[in-house]
Amino acid sequence: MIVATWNVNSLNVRLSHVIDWLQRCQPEILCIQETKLTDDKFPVDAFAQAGYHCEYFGEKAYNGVSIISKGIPTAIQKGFPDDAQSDSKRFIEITVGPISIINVYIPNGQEVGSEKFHYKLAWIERLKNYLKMHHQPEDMVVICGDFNVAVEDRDVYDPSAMAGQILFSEAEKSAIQSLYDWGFIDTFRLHHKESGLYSWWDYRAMAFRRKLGLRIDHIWATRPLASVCTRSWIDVEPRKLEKPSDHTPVASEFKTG
DNA sequence: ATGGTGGATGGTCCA
Repeated sequence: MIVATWNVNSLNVRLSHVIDWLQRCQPEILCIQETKLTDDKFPVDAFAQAGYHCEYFGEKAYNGVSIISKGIPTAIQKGFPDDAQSDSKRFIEITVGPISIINVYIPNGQEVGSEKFHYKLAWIERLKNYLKMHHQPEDMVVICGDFNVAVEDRDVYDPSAMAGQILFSEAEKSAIQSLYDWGFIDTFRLHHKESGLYSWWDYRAMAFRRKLGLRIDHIWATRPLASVCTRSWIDVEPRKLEKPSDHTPVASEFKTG
């Protein structure tokens, strides 16, 4: 079972990239962030023709998450149970067989100390509380998405320049570590120890060409799943296409009976 | 130097 995550920065613009990538990689699950589509506009037919089922939770212009799957989910959760109508669309979870797949688009935070920054920290805390309420670390849970946090020095191109900056501040790393300590394992780092492996590059200042990236898109699994994770990789090819997303797909494979 | 580019939108907001 291959599970993948990709922030597409508008599914409208990136649909052909996504369909091409699905046909090439054939994952069981693709978690998408920043669809930027209301639910009535979701391109269900294009995915059906490629052999995939869709669950989606979107809004106009911003945010929006979706899980594309080969199997039909037996349970679906859109947003946190205590979400207000006004909350942005950043959380979706499906159950397929014995496995729960959680897809998150963690808020960016904009600037350290800003109102959006505090919203980000509070959102991560709500996510941790959701996990405590609805799951056990002994269960088969995979959480993936755009976490908007780079965790370690080896996940950023210049740790000293990034110190204290948005996506790499101590408060963000501490919040995300607390989520990790609930019971997750970073499946990518099971298989790759080196620095210089990134999932996102700023559109500006030719960051991709200059290899100035961050690893902020993650696939974490609880131990029962992490123990059967046979490989994990970042597919940098879609970032080289015309009109790419600023993120590229990350994938992990699990050998589950 | 608060840049630089890209998406949604229709003057800015967000990343």
